[in-house]
Amino acid sequence: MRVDDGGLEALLRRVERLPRESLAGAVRRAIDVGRLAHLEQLETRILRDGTLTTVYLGLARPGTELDGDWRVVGTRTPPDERELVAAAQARLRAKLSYTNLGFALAPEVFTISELRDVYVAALGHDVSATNLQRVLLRRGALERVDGLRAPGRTGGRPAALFRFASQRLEVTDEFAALRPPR
Amino acid sequence: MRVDDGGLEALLRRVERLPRESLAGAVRRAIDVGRLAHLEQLETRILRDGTLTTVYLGLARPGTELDGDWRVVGTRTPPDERELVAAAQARLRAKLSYTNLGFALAPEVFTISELRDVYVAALGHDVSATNLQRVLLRRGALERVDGLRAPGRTGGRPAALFRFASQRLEVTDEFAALRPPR
DNA sequence: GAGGTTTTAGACTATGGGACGAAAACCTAT
DNA sequence: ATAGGTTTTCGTCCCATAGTCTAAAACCTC
Repeated sequence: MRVDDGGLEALLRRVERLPRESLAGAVRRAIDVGRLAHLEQLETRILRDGTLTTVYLGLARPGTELDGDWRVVGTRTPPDERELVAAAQARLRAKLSYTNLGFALAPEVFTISELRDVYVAALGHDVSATNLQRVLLRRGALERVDGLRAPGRTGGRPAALFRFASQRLEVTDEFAALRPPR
Repeated sequence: MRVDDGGLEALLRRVERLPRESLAGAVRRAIDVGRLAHLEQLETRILRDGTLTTVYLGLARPGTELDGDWRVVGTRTPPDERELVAAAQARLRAKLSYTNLGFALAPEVFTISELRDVYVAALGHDVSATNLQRVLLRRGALERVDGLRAPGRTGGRPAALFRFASQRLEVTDEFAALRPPR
């Protein structure tokens, strides 16, 4: 999945596993994994056509070039595949709030407003830019980058630039209740 | 897994899937699923012996009778299987803090102290009984049951009885940051 | 009845995060 | 250049969740 044109776009691709090949190996063989900012395994089930299928979720940054074997998920996608995509979306949305997973959907360097747009597209609802900044900064997920982004045609204060401190999935432990007493 | 003798005990079992059988169907055929209070799918991978394996995590209440085909995980368990068990434990511990998953490890009716013991065994660290009660009550996960438990040999105030309001997995949505603004 | 034990309830505090508004820094138009 | 509009940024206030602590309640045994 990736954020594109202000929305969350889902792309599907089927990979056959060769004999004696690992699951991750099959994915790496068929897909240029280096272009994906994040990859994780989801559910395994038997689709309606009888194939034993393990679903992976990959996230790509905006503007990433992907080769042409991907099918964009739309109204013509079969129901069982759309079900899987919906589950993947739900998982992505949940993780966005308690992990740094935004790094995989955002450009490498961005302003808070641009990051906000990414979260709005992925979450499907409005997000406060100031809260987003404070939450992610407090967690140490974001860090400043030197320089400012010049304002656009309509004017406005130049925006500071940020990037994610880590490019790997990290879970915020602060949302966990029932911590051990001191 | 289940809580037993103040510790978290892990039991393993292997199930072969028959041709044209669903994954969940294979599990139901081989295991008396009704005795498990919770069952969820975990990771799929290829074990060292080359078998494509989908791991399920089942939780049983204390005192549940299980038939004899289970292998207790211990020091003689192969490393790749122990790895899976460790991942399952980590997942269980994380979910205990933001879901009502305790229902699957605790007896149907219990005192707060007994519930505390279950959480201590599962989480591996101390838990404050008063916090546990307040957190789960506020979430609506617990509800009172009529009656009191008589104190034991050493005396003490009789304890109120509780049960989980739901016997199905429910996720607390309050831990989610970046909620939509009103 | 005194002393010990367990449970329960309440007050206090710390922290994460939502809501809001003002100031800063830029643009365009007059 | 000066006024007005825009976007970004910062700070303050407030609320909800949850950790800490203490005292009271209700039982036991001696």
